[in-house]
Amino acid sequence: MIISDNIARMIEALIEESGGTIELKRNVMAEQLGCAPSQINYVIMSRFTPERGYIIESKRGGGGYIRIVRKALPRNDLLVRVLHSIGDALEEAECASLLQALASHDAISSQDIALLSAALSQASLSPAPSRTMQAALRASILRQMLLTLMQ
Amino acid sequence: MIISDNIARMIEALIEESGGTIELKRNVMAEQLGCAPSQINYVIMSRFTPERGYIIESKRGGGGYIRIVRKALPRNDLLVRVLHSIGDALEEAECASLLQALASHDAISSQDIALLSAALSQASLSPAPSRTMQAALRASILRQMLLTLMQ
DNA sequence: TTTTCATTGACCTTCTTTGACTTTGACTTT
DNA sequence: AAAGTCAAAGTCAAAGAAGGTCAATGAAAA
Repeated sequence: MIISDNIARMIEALIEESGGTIELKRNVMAEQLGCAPSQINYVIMSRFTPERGYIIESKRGGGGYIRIVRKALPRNDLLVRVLHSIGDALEEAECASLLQALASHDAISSQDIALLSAALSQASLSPAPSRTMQAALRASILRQMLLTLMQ
Repeated sequence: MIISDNIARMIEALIEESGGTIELKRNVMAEQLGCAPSQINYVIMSRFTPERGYIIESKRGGGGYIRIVRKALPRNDLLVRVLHSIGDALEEAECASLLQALASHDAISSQDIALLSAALSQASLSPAPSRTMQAALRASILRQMLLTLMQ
């Protein structure tokens, strides 16, 4: 019922104690807490998201692990606002004007703007068949890239 | 207790100490580390790849050896080569190792690497339904971004 | 009551480890 | 020389060890 909260609290405690980075063994932790291993994934996915300042890496196979890194997010108002204004889809025109806004406020270096435009360009997204899917990808990719720039 | 990581660390240390080139006896090393000889091959294949800047030569038979050379490649060379090696599709694993190569040769700044990985990540591409289409997008996006970086 | 959150388990993918079998090279014997 | 011997290293497939995904179900909240 509140297993997830317990897991989350445990992870938070570990991160706190370790000063920002932990590496956990999924199966071991699930065993300790008496829950399904996949629930660890659920908790991480729902609570330790990049939006909240966490970076997740993992490795499968023998000696596998899940690494959680807490990063202090510097507050960048414009970036945050733009991030929130991105929905599930982004048409090319709207995308262009967002980038324009970021550029003109010097929120992002011009080289980074160039990289963003390249990634979001028609040329890049052409493998996606429909306009709809391209718009969805544009939103998704821009979100991830902006999150990265906030770190 | 990941033997492979130990082997890798040992090899790295030897390379470091020797200044770039080592010659090891596979069976001897396996004996020292208490592992199967073929595991040395596995470690070399999975971690000391040409993409990460290593060259492997070996000789069988009496007096055989495995030679590992760390080579620093000029950066533009590398960029061009990576560009060429991108086909119509790029799986996540291969993509990661390309980025790894670019990073480890300082061909691209670490922030740019972060942007690239963000754009090419699973999270970014998840709106594309099939693995196949994701791979196509990865190839296409990476190509555009690298072209931008070369300007 | 509809919608969202939590939980689980079956199945998937990736990484590691091992060993049986193969290939190669140097040296010895015919 | 040619053939034989032995000491390496190479290959590959199978088994083991993790973590990831997803859809179904149950519980709580709106």
